[in-house]
Amino acid sequence: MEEDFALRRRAVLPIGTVMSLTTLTARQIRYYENQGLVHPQRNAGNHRMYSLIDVDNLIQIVRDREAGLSLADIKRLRLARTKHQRETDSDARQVLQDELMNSSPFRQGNTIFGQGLRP
DNA sequence: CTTCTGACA
DNA sequence: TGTCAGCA
Repeated sequence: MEEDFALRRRAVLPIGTVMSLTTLTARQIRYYENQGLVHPQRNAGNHRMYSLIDVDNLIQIVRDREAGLSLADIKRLRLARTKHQRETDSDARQVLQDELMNSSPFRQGNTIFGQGLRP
């Protein structure tokens, strides 16, 4: 149910499809890649292949731009978001670590995280 | 036919 | 950003 992440990672969409899915032009999509905002893979023919996650990121960029943010601002958000995720992951590992160290076999469970695309 | 890179009236 | 060239 959540392992679709593996599927969402698969780069199977050519730029043409991404164009219609994001309303962006090929020019803009390639430009954003140069700016490090998306990382499409390349197929045997050197053609860019995008994943659903790439499309989500691009759509988010479109929204941020419509919100008046510059690409520089969006880059900063991308970095801040990544840093926050790392901190969150670290905390998660720490918590798991602690619970494993002094494990009390029968205790209240922990909560799972749901979906979430932060601003 | 679609996409790629590089360049610029 | 658009657009055109010349390839793949």
